[in-house]
Amino acid sequence: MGELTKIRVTKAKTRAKPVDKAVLPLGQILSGDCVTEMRKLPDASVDLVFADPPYNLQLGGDLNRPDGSHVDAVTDDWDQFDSFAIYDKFTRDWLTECKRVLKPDGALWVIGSYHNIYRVGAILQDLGFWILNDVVWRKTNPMPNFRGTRFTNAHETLLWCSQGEKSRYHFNYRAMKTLNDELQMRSDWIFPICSGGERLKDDTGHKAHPTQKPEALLYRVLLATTEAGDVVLDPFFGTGTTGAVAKRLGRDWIGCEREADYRKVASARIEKELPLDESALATMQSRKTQPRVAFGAVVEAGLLKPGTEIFDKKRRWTATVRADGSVECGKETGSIHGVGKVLQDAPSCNGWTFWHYEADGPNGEKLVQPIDAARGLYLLAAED
Amino acid sequence: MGELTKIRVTKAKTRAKPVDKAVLPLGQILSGDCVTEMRKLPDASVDLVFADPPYNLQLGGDLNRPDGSHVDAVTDDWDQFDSFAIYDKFTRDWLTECKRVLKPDGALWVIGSYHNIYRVGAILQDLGFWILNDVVWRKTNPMPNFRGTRFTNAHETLLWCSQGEKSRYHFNYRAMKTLNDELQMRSDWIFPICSGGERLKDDTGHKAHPTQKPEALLYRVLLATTEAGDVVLDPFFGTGTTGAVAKRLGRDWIGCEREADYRKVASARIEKELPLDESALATMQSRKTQPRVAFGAVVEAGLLKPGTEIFDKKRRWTATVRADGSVECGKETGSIHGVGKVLQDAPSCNGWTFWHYEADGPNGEKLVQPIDAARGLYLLAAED
DNA sequence: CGGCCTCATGAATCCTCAC
DNA sequence: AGTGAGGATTCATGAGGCC
Repeated sequence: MGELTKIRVTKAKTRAKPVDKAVLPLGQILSGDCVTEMRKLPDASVDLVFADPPYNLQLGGDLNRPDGSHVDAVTDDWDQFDSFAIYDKFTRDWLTECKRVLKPDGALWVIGSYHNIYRVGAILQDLGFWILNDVVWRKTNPMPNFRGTRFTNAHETLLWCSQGEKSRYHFNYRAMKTLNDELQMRSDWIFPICSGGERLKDDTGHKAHPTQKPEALLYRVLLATTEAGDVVLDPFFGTGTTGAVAKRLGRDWIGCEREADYRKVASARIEKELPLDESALATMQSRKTQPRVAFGAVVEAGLLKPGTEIFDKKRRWTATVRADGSVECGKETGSIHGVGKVLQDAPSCNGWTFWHYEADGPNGEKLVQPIDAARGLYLLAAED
Repeated sequence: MGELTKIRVTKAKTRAKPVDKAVLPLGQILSGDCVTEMRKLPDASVDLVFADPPYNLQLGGDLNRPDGSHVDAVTDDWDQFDSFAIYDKFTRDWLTECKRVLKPDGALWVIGSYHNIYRVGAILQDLGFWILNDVVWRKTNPMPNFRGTRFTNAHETLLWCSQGEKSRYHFNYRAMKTLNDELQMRSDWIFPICSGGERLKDDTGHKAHPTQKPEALLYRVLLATTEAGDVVLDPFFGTGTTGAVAKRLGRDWIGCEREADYRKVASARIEKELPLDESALATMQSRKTQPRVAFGAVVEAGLLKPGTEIFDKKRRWTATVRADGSVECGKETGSIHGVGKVLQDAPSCNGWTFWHYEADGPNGEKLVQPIDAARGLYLLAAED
């Protein structure tokens, strides 16, 4: 190794950290209607919202018509148009509060079925949310259609949205790719429904919540779109799957839940949850989040000496490294990227992977490597 | 789980038969805007609408693959809308006409992506359509996300709707179950995108239409929700996949298409299409009532001897048939379906078509066939 | 003719930082 | 806020050529 001492690298993109996490009710289940409870939270204070809203108006409880009149779910005889209008207002209300409490670069997930997801999707677009993906949860073991009148309803839909078209949402691309055996994670996810030991029971042995979601689903959502230390809000907390997985993954969480029974089950559940330790939490990092290195610094450090010949993989072109980190290939001179781009007549070029050099192998043999390998050595040295 | 409103399930009786098919422009591509053209059709005259409207993609700048090649995007005029409001009005207009021309017991299919399907879904609910299922077309070979910024957009969504909550829509439950090897057909369908020989080209060898749908998709839609002799309307006919499959399956069809180029390609395509003859259709229908065959019975009958090696089409895996009709592949043992499913890590597997064997051809040569062929022989023998 | 390699391409809301 | 440069990023499939 060379005489690499302290090397300064430019800092990787750091995400805006919450300025007021201390004032947030972290790790608490707020008891009440989610709109009321969210109104108590400050603007732009939450990194992620995960919402599993009810689509059954009876579960919705105290709902008012757009004209303000109260709806009695049991006795009122409303038609489907009334019910859509009421559901839409309910949806607009909670989504509006979510938008306010989310940070500018925060994101929203909503899960639903065909009964409600088209209402929700259209309304969140109207509110300015920008859909990044719709994700399909394909159930390995859905409930069959007992009457044989339709297709087995074997999936639910999740919407992943940023605050707007231009917002800089967070996506752990590498972690997802690693999770999917080095193939890009697709928009269809396969999980079994929540059952067996994971399914929470009440004192009488009945399921504690009718629509408990599998932890694997939340695990993937949080791993894909949050970092450790982020604040995750779940306005329809239920039995606290979001909180349990957030705690395990070292994310902070806030829940809203109106039903005391659910709050009780959720609290006990999350209490038992143990956070993973730091090494287990480590995930594959994207190049994008690694510090940026100038090619000149690699030359300066002696890892690629001026005068070294570099060439593309097929040796169509050969260029010479110059002392200032520029390269020369015939009449073309400039950065490793710029010259590679011009030579190939391409819209862009990553010089780090385009250019190669001959390095010494472990047994003294010659080894052709992308110059990115030299950057790797540089970064390794910089860690000390 | 509940529904948005009370469900009333009515028993299907006999379907209203078309009274005025003769006055309809059957087998014609109406040249013009679909709303204008549909207005010329009588009320309640169509059994099924299949609609593939513009998706309102709202693409930004150019996109290149990592190798620098340019992605041919959908930038056609017909997909340009200035706002959600304009797209919504467009959607409301064509859906309104569809609702009028559909028979009371008719049904509507719409296909879309996350860009437009939430608008479409909410609007069709507002118009009184009743969603029966949302179906996910899971693409085996979607275009990747080249920049690593989102999940691979690997699916599109179809909505299947009746005229209203109480309408008596048509569903060929048995045919779907048979097609899915005696398991209820699920709401997620797996098909490759339309490519290869099926993809229509123009005179210059360029794709004739940017968004041609696979015939397999239409085949399943029409088989599931129409009968021979039904009238199928496609308001966004494009290159006529709906018409081609309808003709093949003995359904009548009407298309609307504004672009002369598309109409020309579609006409030529459908002209060449041959309807399945009556015996083929009858064979297909008789399959519905064919008894379920256990793989074990085929083995028992000596059509596939225990010890026979079976393998998938690409010979990635080889398994051995055992006496009880289970199969063994390395550590995995179980049914032809179960083992195939585990090996592929798929949600399900039709072992009859997944596994193959070497059979003796008519001239003594070796012939690779799906084991479904052995099932066919078994059934043939059972008829006697 | 088969095996292997290369190349083209598909409904896509596809970057980020410093100056 | 606009601009320019750095540099990160792809999977399945079919067609065609080469040996």
